[in-house]
Amino acid sequence: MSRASQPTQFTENVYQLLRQVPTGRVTTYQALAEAAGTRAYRAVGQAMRRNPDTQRTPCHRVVASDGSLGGYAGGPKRKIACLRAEGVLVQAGRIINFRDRLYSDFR
DNA sequence: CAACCGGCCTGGA
DNA sequence: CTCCAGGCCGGTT
Repeated sequence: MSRASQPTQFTENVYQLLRQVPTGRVTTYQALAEAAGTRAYRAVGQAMRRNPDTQRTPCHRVVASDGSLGGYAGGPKRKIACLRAEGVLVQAGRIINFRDRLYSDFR
């Protein structure tokens, strides 16, 4: 059993930003990265995967910049179910009304 | 230092 | 417009 590595500052920062995303909304890896002050959108994905508490950090609300689902540790099906439970509909692997659901007004 | 990522962008078919 | 392939940045391990 590998023990959970301590989250770095960057990771914590991303988590905090993600928690600002209200239910029923989604954000993108890039938006989080830029809000964190960097362009490491891939690092964001890594942080999401390493996310210790999926309930606290709604990593399922993070999608790709083009409205596609992106990845998910539990599988895409899981992600869709989570989003759907929050009122975000997904069809053909893409967020419906993505642009309207997108939240990137981080502060 | 090298490899790994839950991505993004661009170009071509 | 959609789909595929390659190249790329930045952070973590």
